[in-house]
Amino acid sequence: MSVQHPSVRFPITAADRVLQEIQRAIVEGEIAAGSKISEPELARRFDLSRAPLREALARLERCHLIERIPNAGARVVKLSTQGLLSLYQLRETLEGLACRLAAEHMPEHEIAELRHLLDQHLSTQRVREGESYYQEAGDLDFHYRVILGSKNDYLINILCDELYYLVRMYRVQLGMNGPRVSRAFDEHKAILNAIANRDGELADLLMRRHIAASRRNIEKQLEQMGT
Amino acid sequence: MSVQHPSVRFPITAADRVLQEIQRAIVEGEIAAGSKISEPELARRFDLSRAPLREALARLERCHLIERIPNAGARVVKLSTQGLLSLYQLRETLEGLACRLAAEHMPEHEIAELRHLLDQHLSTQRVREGESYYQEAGDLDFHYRVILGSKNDYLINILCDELYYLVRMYRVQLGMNGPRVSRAFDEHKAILNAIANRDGELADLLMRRHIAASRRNIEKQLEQMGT
DNA sequence: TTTAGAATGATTGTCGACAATGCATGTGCT
DNA sequence: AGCACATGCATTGTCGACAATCATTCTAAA
Repeated sequence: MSVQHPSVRFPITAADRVLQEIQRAIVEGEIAAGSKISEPELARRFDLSRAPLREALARLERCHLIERIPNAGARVVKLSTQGLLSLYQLRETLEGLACRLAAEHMPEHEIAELRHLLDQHLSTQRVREGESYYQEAGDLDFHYRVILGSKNDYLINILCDELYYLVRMYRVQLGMNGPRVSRAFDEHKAILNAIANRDGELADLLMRRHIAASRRNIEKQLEQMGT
Repeated sequence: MSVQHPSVRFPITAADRVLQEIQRAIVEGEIAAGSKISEPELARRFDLSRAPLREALARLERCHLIERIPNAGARVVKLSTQGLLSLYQLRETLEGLACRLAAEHMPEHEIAELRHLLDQHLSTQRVREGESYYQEAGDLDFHYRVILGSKNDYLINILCDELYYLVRMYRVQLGMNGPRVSRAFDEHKAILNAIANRDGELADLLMRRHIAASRRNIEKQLEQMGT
């Protein structure tokens, strides 16, 4: 069901392992947004030295989950309307590009697999109506494959390594669900058709709209919470 | 003449200092492209421990100047036509976006400063005809300010921190000069005018063309060298 | 002779301790 | 009372050494 992440090679090193754990903890809010990060504390908590921990922190900074100030420490990033706007502005443009490139470079068999994936989603959608987790995983899975289909390593790196977890953090902590769940499938289908028809321009447009709609949805949630 | 980089805070820590030195060395080809990186060797060369050096290597990986394989080591990135194409595809889209946002968000005084900068370039251009270094610095300076004018932190981070040095590496090692030098100024001027007129769509288009032209120029050089 | 495997060497990953820096509390002066 | 400064503490940055892993070379068997 889920696709393996390019950079999420199996946790070879201890730093890799603790990185994944902290990533999950931050994304799911287990470590509160805006809270201070203490290296000695985390080192004790995960039972390892500060050396691999600092390596993990460096990568957390890379994917914008924490912010470090030299000689002062690190803080978990704070969610904000401004940040969400900036992030989704980027996603619109970048994933639009990814779609256009995917329409050019995605091999036929990958398109077939992606179509198969959407069919699976459609069949499970009826059953799991309202359960946002599966929807989210499926949605991200779709976006993932399109991005990988672009065959542009830098683009893949930015979207799948550097922005991915932050996007997930917004979606998890603000709760991406509601009536959009069912619409997303149709939009995915339309995007896929455009890619299959090798119509990069249309795929680009549809993806940008798709993400813009998603942004407005989360923005609404954010305003209701009154941040 | 040159604008200070957001992330290039003054080398507070030793890791910061050595990072800048290695960055320069790689960009200018002093450390050959494709060569293997030896941690002990670099540690001796820059006279510090491996701890800050590894911190620097982590950041070098972040800006795509080296590639690391767990438990195996790191290699300086190799320049390739494919890599250049992917990189400039991204730049076209991203800097286009930066222009559109700059047209919306750039305050008047920054636009005035940018216009002043271009006048300076025009006056020094006659004198330094053919000297590619100043041209390059000036060009990058212009792009820099536009990007900063977008006021989108993620976009700024990607373009100024993660892709900047790689772009410079291609330009330095392949030699960005020739008849395009004079044209670039006119294109900059046109972009600036679009931004000043708050015409984001036009600024976007002009910047994408500008970068596409630059890409073709370097591509030509690369083919002649026969890589 | 070729190939599989083991030993060797070097490199990376990790650890614990020390040094340097920043933050907070407390003190003295205006 | 309020502010500037000094002191103490906690945290971060750096170091040297050890452990684990990988690449290479040498050996031995087919």
